[in-house]
Formats: sequence, C-alpha cells, structure tokens
Amino acid sequence: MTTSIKDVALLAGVSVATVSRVLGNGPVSAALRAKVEAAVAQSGYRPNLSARRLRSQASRTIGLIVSDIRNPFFTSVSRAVEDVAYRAGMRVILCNTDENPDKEAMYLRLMQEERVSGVIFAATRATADSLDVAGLGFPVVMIDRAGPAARCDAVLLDNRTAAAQLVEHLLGRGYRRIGGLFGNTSSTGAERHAGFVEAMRGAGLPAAARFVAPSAEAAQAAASAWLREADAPEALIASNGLLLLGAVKAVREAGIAVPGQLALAGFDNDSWTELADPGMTVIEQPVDEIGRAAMEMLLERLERPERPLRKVVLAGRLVERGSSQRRG
Amino acid sequence: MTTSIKDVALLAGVSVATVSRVLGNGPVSAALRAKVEAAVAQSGYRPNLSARRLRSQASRTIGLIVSDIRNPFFTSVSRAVEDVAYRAGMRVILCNTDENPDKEAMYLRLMQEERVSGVIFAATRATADSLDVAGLGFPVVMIDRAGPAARCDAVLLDNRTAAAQLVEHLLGRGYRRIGGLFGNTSSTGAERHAGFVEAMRGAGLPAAARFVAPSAEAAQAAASAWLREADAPEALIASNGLLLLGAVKAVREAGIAVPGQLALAGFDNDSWTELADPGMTVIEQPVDEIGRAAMEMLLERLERPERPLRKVVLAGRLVERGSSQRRG
DNA sequence: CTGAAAGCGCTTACAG
DNA sequence: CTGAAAGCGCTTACAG
Repeated sequence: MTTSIKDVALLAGVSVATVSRVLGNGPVSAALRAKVEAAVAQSGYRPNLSARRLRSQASRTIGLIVSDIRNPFFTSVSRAVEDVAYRAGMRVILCNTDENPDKEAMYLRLMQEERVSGVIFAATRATADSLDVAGLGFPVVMIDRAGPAARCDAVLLDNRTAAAQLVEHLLGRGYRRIGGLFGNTSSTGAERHAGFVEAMRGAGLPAAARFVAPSAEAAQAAASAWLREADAPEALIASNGLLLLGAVKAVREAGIAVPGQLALAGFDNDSWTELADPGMTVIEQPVDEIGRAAMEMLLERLERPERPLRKVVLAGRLVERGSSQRRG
Repeated sequence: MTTSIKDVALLAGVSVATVSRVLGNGPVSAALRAKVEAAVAQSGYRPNLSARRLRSQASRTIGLIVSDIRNPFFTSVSRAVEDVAYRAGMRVILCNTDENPDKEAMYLRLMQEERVSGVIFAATRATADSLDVAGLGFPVVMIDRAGPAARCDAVLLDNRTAAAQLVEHLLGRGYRRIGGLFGNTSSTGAERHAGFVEAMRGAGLPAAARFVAPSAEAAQAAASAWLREADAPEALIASNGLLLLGAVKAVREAGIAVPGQLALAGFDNDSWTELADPGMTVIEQPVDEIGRAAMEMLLERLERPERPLRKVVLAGRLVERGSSQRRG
C-alpha cells in the first residue's frame, strides 16, 4: 500500500540502514545521500511514526490534560503549550476531563499506553491529593492547580496574593461587605479563598464565601440566590472567569446596577470582561507564559530527570475597570 | 523497563497470543482469561499503542486542522469533535495553522506520517483550491470552509443565506448604507460577501465591502479608517466573531454610539456578544453540531470509503440584540 | 561510511 | 480454544 523504507532502499539501491541514516541526519556520504533523497522525493515516502516510536522507544508526545478547552484560560494555555511543543518536535494529545476524577484516571491510563514523554496536568483537587506520580512512569508538570501533596513540578499563579490584592482594591474603593464565590473542585479555588479570608480578617471584616461547581450556570444560580438575601454583599468576587460570567448574568437578570448597587471583580481577563459594561475589574493571569513555562519545564525535566522539583509561581496583574468604581 | 505482553504471558503461564486475545476480547476460555486478567492486574501492564498501531495498520487517530484554537468557533468545534472521537475509540491530533498555507502543508505531511485514519480540516482558500485530496492517502472532511474545487465531504454553514438574512434584518430596521467587513483568507468570507452583495443588489443598494486579514486587530484598523471617511456606513456587518470584535473596539475607541450612530451585526454568538452593550446582533452557528457532524461523517466515510461525497449544509440562526435596533 | 541482522511490542493467519 | 511463528516499519549496535 503505502511505501515503506524498504521500497525507498530498493529504489535508491542502498540498504534500509542507509535510508534511515539519511532521514535521521546520520553520517552518510554525499553520493548516497543524494540517491536516497531522490528516491524519497520520487516515491513520496513518509516515515511511519508508529514504527519509529516503537523502535526508538521515544514517543516524542506529551499529554495535556485540562478540565475543558472551552474555558478561555485553558484555550490560551493549550495554544502556548502546543507552539512550544511542536517547535521542539513533540506532539500534544489534548484531553478534556470536565473536572471528573474518573475521566482523569482514564486519560492518565491512556497516556501510559501512549508511552508519552510527559504530561502537563490541571488536576482536580481529589486527584492532585491522591495521585501517585512516581508510579505513573512519566514526569508530570501541574498547572493552575497543585495539592500540597503533589510531588511534582508546577507552574502556578500566586493565588493568595492575587485574591488579597482584589480585596485590598475593593477595600480601597470603600467597599466593606465583600462576598466571594469560589470553585469547589480545584486547589485554586481553595487558595484564592484563603487569600480572600486573610485579607478580610486583616481588615477586621467577616469573610462571607460560597463554594460552587466550576461552571457559569452554578455561579449564576448561587449569585442569584445570594443577592436576594437580606445580608447580600455590596461587592462580589468570583474566583475565575466562568464564575464571574455567571455572576454577571445573575446581576443583569436581577436588574442590579454595577457598580451602583453591587461592585464586581474576579479572575481571568477573558475578552468579554473588557466589553461587558462597565468593564470588569479582574486579575489577569499570564496565560501564554503559564503554557510556555510548563512546556519548557517539562522539556528540562526530560533532559535531567534527577533535577530537584521546582514550582514556578507567577504573579497576576490587577486590571482596574468600571465594575469596582468607588462607592458613591 | 515497562512490562510488555511477554512479561504478562510468562506471569500467567500462557502464550502472548492468548494475552493479546484477552485484551482484544477474542475467543479465550474462561479459565485462561481469568489467569491473564490476574497477571495484567498484578503487573500493572499497559498495552503499547505504538506497537498495536504498527502491527494492526490502524492508527485509530484523526487530525483536526484549524486556524487557531483560540477562535471560539474552533474551540467549540474541537471540543465536540474530541467528544465524539474519544467515544468511538479514536484519538485526535490538534493542529493550529494560523491561516498559513505553509503550516497547513507541514501538518498534512505530519498527518501522513502519523498514518491517521482521516482529517477534519478548516483550510485556507489557497489550500482548499489546490489540495490534491486523493493523493493524501486518507479521507478529509472540510469544515467551515470549502473551495468549489474541493473534492471531499464537508460540513458547512449556509453562508450566503445567513449573510443575506443579516442584510434583510438591517434593511427591515431602516438601515440603507450598509457596509461589510470580510475575511480575506477563507472561502467563508467570500461566500458571506456573495450573500451580502446579492441582498444589497436585490434592494437596489450599493454593497460596500472591505476585505481584511482574519484577526481582530486587522478589523479594528480597517473599521477605524472606514468610519472616519466621508461616506462611512450607517450599519456595519462583520463576517466572523474576530472581525466583529475588532469593529466593536474601533467603535468604542472612536466614541461612536451603537446603534444610535452606527448599527452593528455579525457572525458567531461568542459569549462576549451578549454581554457587550447593547448586545450584538449575530448569526449563531451551530458549533457543537458542526463538530459532531464532521466527526460522524468521517467515521461513516471510514466505514464505507466508496460512498458518494456529501456536503451537509447547516442553517445559521439570527439572534437579534440591541446593536441593530430600529433607526430612530 | 555502509550493510546484514536483531529486535521494539504487538496482532494475526496457520495449524492443531 | 491455544500456541508457534511471521511480520508491521523502523533504528541501532555490530562488523567490516
């Protein structure tokens, strides 16, 4: 059917070993190299990567396991990962887990069967805490989330500081009754909650927080209910872009004025946050840098498996917009 | 290093053929099956997919080639494709071409080396028109774009009708001087332009159109310039979500009131279009359905290679919002 | 520099 | 139902 290295060797009048060496830029005389290259061009030969991987025991493939590629944070991260990976001659297998530990386990098994060189993983809290990284057979770089028990490299945001920064910002604008909406499946939500609580306590204020499933729908429902209560907050923080989106929808549905009746702020500088009036105040994550750093870290780990574990902690950037304007 | 089928056979006291049959649900006695399963569990054995692919001559892999996964249209399509693919036991290799024909050629070559079962492809116009699908060695399903010369299955939007629908909508709202911003690399832009022209001509109106590179930045620059001209349009149509985003940014920068001074409408019901005041009137594409249909079409093609070519043409849905309110 | 040979880890006729 | 053997398409010591 398709032409193999044997066909090319026959056509060029050399051994398959020589063809293989030409393809792999090994030591070959100019004369034979020319003959082989002509035969390759003439036959339209393409090396079979499955055979190459099997024989060389190197898959040159990495896995990228995230909750949902439709989350703009992961969309951007994945694009950055792929760019670095392809440039390094590695392929990427993308997996969407929907924050479901069963799917996470299934994809980790698949990664083993693919004999991947390594995995970049945004794990749920449940998996991050229980994962036996050593038994996996490949290195893992955690992104976005990392449990305290995770014994592997990681690229993270300084979540506590960023959340505290958001609180300080709102306090500086005159808000006191600040509520927080946090995701309940990731360590990220927990850390941002911790930063939120710290900053509120530091100001001698109570820290009202609610934990929800990490989807816009769940956040919308929770915010709707909360804002109808007697002691509803005067400012609301959402711990990621999806939750912030849900909060905005709830607020619009209820006809609540922002920031007049309620100030809003959150994480992730998704494109809609700039365009939704009056503009959302957010912590921008360096999404490209997170993806790039994770992939580079993985490549370095593959080169030196014994190097000490590293955590890269990146700072968020506060983008001030109308949704948190001074209390009037 | 890692355990192979041979180790499992040894441990279970059977031949490798029997282990292979158990794994592949072949005919094996209950007794041997139990022994093998115990050995698999005990050894933590994972079959090597590269070996399996090489030997069985079936990669169970498909390629998904798009311009940029960060474009929300492709984000959603890719998620739908992956869901259907994984459920059918196939893996997906995602490739971002940035509308660059060289990258398209490179990735098509990679797909050949991966011996993929097939490819789902959103090609640039240049590639769609010149591609020798038959010589590729695998079936292709085109999505979003398809040249007239493309001899392959396709899942498309009814672009002409949708664009005309947008024009009719604006005409019905009292707008006459309608301009259009179209992408210059895809057949999609060309088709939407054709529908735009038809509808405008049908109404006896001139059809002012500009073609730009398919990015928000290019659209923003073009719109900025256009809106400063003497005969600037009173309504603007953008042929996809990225271009509409650019147009909105230009309009905001210039302090132009929407729809007071300029009506706006476009394609793609991206999340920001609902939230950006006064809400953008758009043609919503059935993104999940496009991805699902493309993957199913590819699976059917793999089952029956000789079936006649098919084009599935899906209708868009007009979502009316504030940006195209009646001329006051 | 070059080729013959072994072998990566599987699957699949072929016999029994 | 079961096993021995061949072979998928490569790469890589090993000799020369």
